Amino acid sequence: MSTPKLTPKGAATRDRIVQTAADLVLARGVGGTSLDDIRAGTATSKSQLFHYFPGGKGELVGALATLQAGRVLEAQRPWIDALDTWESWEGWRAGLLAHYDGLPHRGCPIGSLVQELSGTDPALAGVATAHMDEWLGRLGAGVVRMREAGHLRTDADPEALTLAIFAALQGGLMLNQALDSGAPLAAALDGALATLRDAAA
Amino acid sequence: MSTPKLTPKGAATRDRIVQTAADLVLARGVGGTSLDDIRAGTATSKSQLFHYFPGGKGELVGALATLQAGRVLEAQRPWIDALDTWESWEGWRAGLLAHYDGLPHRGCPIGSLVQELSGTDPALAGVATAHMDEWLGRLGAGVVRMREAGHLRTDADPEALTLAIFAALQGGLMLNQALDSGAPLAAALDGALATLRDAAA
DNA sequence: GCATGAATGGACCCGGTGGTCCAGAATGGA
DNA sequence: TCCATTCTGGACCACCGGGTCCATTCATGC
Repeated sequence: MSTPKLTPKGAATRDRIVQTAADLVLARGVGGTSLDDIRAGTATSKSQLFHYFPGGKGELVGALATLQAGRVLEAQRPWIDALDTWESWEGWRAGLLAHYDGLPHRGCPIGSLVQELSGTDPALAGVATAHMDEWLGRLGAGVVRMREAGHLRTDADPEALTLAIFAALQGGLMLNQALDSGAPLAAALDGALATLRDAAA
Repeated sequence: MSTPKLTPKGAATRDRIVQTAADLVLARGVGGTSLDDIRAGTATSKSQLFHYFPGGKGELVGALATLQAGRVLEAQRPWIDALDTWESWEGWRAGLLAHYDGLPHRGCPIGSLVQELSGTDPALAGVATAHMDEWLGRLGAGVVRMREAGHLRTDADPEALTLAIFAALQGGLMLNQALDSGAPLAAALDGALATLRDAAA
């Protein structure tokens, strides 16, 4: 819609730009990644960047956020869509650990985006936050399902549990990055599941 | 040592710079805060900034990180030095909630610093990380004390528990900021304590 | 009071950054 | 084939950021 027409070649170039930009931003942050870095990393020219993203850096970051959100959600499939048994929560945990363990950069792509942008670019932050809300919503739905299935006490507070689980996840990823280790996320997710079990029926 | 002499007036100016810079950076991040912003916010001139911080922005950020680390640790006293009973953990939780509830900006001053700097300025990130390690160490010591006091099972893993608790704390603060609410931190800390209780003797 | 050194003001410089522009090459449909 | 459209290259610009410099003012101890 924004870009009028897009030949296969053009689409490929655009994808290449978004993917490379996503990696660069994940590693160095939005502020730490210049358009020139992206241009160099994708073997493109300045004009192409603005050809495919007329809105400039902001639009590119938005696109990259969506890409990352899709990736991170995909990494949690199929468990993220279930989360209605203790086994699926365990699977979710394992999938997440496996996913991030294989990645060169620890840290959450969208969590760090939200954090960085919330202070400097509220509009863009909104885009990233929307993805986070989506994610949070899926977890919340899972917790509700757990309660409805009778696995949790009826007086358990699904919202609070969801926030606690997601906070542990995000904090674990942040510490993973800060301490350059995979242990924090593992410990954090164990803790999150312990919290959930604490509300078991 | 770095600054040769410092009259009371000079010291006051320096303090003013650090404190204002700390607030600005907390709100907008290091990259989002220019020296000119700080200059304007402190009614000083560019030359003063470099007079008191010859190392430039980096040195100033380092100083501000230390200030924030001190503040955040202070907010957890006296509980942070105990953490050897369930009551002191509850007190710690309450103190933390009260502290952040009264602050204009949600989010962790040093957590966000570590996150932002780790991608762009490893040297500075090290300074911030050191403060985080200090903090983590205090919590870890508390967990060990809990186990030694017989409140935790002997087979409980103090390191993992500490990481889980700290991750929940950091994640809770991050979500506090992202969702502009105090609920995430509260839920996250409840979860963290549930995790700890899960390892109770 | 007066000399010494700290404290301050502000002009200036330079590099990097996001963004613009236009010309030319590639592409694809009629 | 031919023409419209898209894709690409890269020079160029204006601005802003960190950092430098020097000249003044202020404070203080003798």
